[in-house]
Amino acid sequence: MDKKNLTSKACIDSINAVKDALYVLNGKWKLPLIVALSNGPQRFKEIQRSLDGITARVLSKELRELELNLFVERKVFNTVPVTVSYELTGYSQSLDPIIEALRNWGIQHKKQIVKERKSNISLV
Amino acid sequence: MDKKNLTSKACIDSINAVKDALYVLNGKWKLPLIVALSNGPQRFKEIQRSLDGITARVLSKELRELELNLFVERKVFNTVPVTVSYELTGYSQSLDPIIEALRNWGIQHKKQIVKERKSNISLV
DNA sequence: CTGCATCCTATAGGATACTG
DNA sequence: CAGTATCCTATAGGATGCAG
Repeated sequence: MDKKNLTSKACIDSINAVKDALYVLNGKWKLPLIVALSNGPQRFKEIQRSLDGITARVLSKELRELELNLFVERKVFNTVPVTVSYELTGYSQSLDPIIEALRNWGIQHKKQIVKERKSNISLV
Repeated sequence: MDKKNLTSKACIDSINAVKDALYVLNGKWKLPLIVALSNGPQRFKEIQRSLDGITARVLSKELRELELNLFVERKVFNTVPVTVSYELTGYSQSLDPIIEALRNWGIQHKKQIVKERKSNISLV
């Protein structure tokens, strides 16, 4: 196999690894939800407030999926009324580099957009 | 403002930054598409082959969006038949940390899944 | 409070056929 | 080759109401 094909193969491997990651982390809420829980265990309503915009139905579904993927643990306390808290597992920490990268990029990109808007205004 | 609220505010900021990032990078194909182009300029059909599974309709749409967001530049050459090539812009490099993190996690997670499968089999 | 049930809309994304 | 047009399905996600 020549060099070009080797390069291609490495590239395809990268594409597939990124695809694999996105397959698990897709959707609008999973990563933000994990960030919300990074502050420590929280209850359903607290999370809903932090995420601001998510419906109970969707939050419930997302939490279940994250539980299945072993990122989140659900704990029920026999208080009256019942209290349920969600917390991150150890495995969820493996996502930290992704979240950090997204967070930094999000901050940086927003600044960039604002800058572009300003220069566009001066062109109008 | 007490310490707890300060912590919350920082957390909300993080959530929003991640939301902002995902808003731009959402979907199944945008990041894999950028990885595909990281090998250098490529033509429509080449990209489609690399991504393996994307339809022309979707690829076309994704490329347009990435162009609008200044991650990709489209170049047309007056050959017969016409040749079109797509390449990454300098700004797209700002996504490298995100892609690296996703790539590494994807590789790692896949190994993890395989390990779990094996131990599950021995339980059956 | 912690959700689930129901209903609904919008969007992502795929299949196929076709044009210059 | 480089797409576009048309049609279609599946899924994400929202609105509202209700139960334990």
